[in-house]
Amino acid sequence: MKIKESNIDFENSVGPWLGKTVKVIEYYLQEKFNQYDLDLTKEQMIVLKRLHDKDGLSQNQLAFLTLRNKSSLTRLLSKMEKKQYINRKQSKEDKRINHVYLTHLGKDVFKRTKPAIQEIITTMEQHISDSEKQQIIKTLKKIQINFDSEIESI
Amino acid sequence: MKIKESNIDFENSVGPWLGKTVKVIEYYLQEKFNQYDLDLTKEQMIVLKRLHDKDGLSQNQLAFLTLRNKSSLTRLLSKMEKKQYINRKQSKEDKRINHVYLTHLGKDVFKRTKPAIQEIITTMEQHISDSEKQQIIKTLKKIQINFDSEIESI
DNA sequence: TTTTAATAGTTGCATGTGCAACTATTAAAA
DNA sequence: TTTTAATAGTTGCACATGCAACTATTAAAA
Repeated sequence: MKIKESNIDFENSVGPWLGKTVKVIEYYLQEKFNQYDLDLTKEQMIVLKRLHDKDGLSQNQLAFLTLRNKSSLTRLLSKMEKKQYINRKQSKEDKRINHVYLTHLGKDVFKRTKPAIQEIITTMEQHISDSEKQQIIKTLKKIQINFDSEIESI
Repeated sequence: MKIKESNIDFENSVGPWLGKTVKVIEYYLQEKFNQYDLDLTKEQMIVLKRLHDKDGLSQNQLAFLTLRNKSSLTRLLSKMEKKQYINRKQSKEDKRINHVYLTHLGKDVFKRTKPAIQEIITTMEQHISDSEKQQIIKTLKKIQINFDSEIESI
C-alpha cells in the first residue's frame, strides 16, 4: 500500500535545478565578457546575435525572437543605440515600424564575443556526451511544450 | 577527413535551451500566482520557502541559500517586511547580524502557494518519465559542477 | 591595548523586466 | 468617407539584480 505524501517535493522537482543552473551559467558568462573586455550584457549579446542572423528586423520581431516584451526591448535598444552598437530606422512603408540595424561597431563587438562564447560552451559541455546533450535538449523541449499548451488554454 | 566547422553552434548548444525553458516556467509561475491571488514574486516565494525550512536565518545565510548577493537580498527583504511577510531581528550576540523570521501572514501566504506550485510541477512534468526526470537533473548537476571548478580557478 | 582585518548589512548607480496607459499610424467597419 | 480597431513603439511605475562604496560591529594582529 502506497502512502500518499502530502508535502510537495518542490526541492526535487526539475524547476529549481533549472533555475540554479541558469544562474550559474549567467554568472560565468558575464565573467567571461569582462575578461574579454566586452562592454556587453548577455541580453544585449542575444540581440546582437539575432541581428547578425537577420539585419533590419523590426522591434516587434526582435522582441518576439528574444522572448521579451516590447517595452523591455525598447529600453534595451536605447542603451545599445547609445553605445553605437545598433541604430533604428523608421520604415517608409509603415511609419509605425522601426527597423533595427547593426552598426560597424556592433558587428565588431559581436565578432569579438565568439571566442568567449566558445569557451563557455566548452566549459559547460565538459564530460557530457553528445547523446546526453541531445537528451537534455529533448526534455527541455518537452517542458516548453507542456507549458505552451497550458498557456494557450488560459 | 573531418572538416572543422569554424562557426560556433551556439543555437544548438544547451545554454539557449535552458534560458528559454526557464523563461517559460517563470512566466507560467507568475501567471499561476496571479490566478491564486498570491501577492508574491517568485523571488519572494523562494525566500519564504527557505524560511519555512529554517526560520531565523541571517541575511547572509539567506543570500547564500537563495543565490543572490547581499544587497539584492536586503531590498527583497525590505519589500517583504513592508508586506508583513517577514521581520528582521538584530542578534544580541553579534549586533551586525539580522535574523529573519516569518510572520503569521508570511506562513499563511507560503501555505497558500502550495496548490499553485503543485499545479506548476504537474504541468511541467507531464509526459516526462521518472527516469527522464532523474536524467535531466543529473545532467544539470554536471553542468553546474563544470562551472564550479572553472570559477574557483579564476 | 591600540591598530588593523574582516564581516554583516545598507545604499547609490546602472542594468533588465512586465504591465498598463499613452501617442502615432495604419487598417477595417460603418 | 468618417469612425472605430488594431498595431508599433514609448513611458511611468514597480520589481529584481550586481558592483562598489559606505557604516557599524567584531575579530585578529601589532
